[in-house]
Amino acid sequence: MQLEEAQQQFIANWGAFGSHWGINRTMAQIHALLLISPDPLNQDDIMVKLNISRGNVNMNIRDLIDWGLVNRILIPGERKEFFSAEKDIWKVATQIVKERKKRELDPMLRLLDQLEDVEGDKSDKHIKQFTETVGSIRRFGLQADKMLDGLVKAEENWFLGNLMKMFR
Amino acid sequence: MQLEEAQQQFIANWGAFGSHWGINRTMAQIHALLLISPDPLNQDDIMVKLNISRGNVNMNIRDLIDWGLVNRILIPGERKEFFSAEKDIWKVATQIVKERKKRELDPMLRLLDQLEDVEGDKSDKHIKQFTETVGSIRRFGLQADKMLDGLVKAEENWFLGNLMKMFR
DNA sequence: TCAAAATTTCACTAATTTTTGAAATTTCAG
DNA sequence: CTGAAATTTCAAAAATTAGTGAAATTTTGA
Repeated sequence: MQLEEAQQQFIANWGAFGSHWGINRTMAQIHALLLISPDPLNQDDIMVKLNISRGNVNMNIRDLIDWGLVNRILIPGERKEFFSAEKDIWKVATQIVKERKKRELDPMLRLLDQLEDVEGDKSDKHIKQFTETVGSIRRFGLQADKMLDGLVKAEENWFLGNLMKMFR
Repeated sequence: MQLEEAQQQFIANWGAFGSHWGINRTMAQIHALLLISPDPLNQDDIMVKLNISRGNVNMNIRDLIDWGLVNRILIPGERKEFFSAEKDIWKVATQIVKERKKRELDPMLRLLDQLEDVEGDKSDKHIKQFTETVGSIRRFGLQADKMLDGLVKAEENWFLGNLMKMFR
């Protein structure tokens, strides 16, 4: 396969993949483009390569930076800002885990905590089923939370980090 | 908090939560409703409780069944079909992992496998970066694949299954 | 300080996804 | 069999989400 075609395929599919994960298609495509670019790109490069508007590039780049997946790069002598993606996939993964945990899991756990104690007759089957379901989801969530914390810590920890490199 | 209010909160938030995970809001809400219902419900029950149309209930229930999260229940003497959700959260989680792996991860790995060998000068930096990125994502994906297989197996395996129960 | 270049914002438009509801089909008790 | 009840389908409508592009703002080199 030719490089050009392979690149297109990668970008298109990474976009579709991302959209299953709550990331919008264009954001994932910009991310894909930056992942396979050896050098940083500026907004115009991205506009041209993906054929999207300036505003669109700007907004999605900003989101990618908020997610911690892309960095602004200052190139001496250049007026424009350049952007480059974190290339270490393990870092990318832990970064995504960290953000989603913060944005989704943590708030959900806080809610479940509140919902677990409803008023009323504990032997009523509706109350019983409700507290049982909420309780078991909450316990499951707390486990997951711990596990993910461990995963993120592993990346930040030098020794474990090096151990993990074996799997990359 | 009163049961009614807690139930509404749970359903609404489970719906929002689901929508971050590629599951549509209504499907997640139906799932939530069934999770907290002590007895199976029929399509009319769901229509009324969530205030949505018959067609919508029907389609989303069918999807939930495809995902293996909900079962059809035949109640003797009843003409209508009833539905009930798998209540064991660990089973729910492994079921979701299994399905998403099949629908998303596996096809992505197959694609990356094809993309890894592009034609051309291996010392060109664009080719270099492309194969490096694709290769590292692929290796990462293979690891994840193995890990998730292990997770699903653990549920299906009696001994590990029991071990895992300690975490529920 | 000035003005050209670069970046950001945002009202509007486009595209996509979800929901409805009525018609078509299937099921089943009598 | 028959026909009423239940389920399924699907074209159209509604709702949601994403993208555009021009105007507003900010930055920077001279």
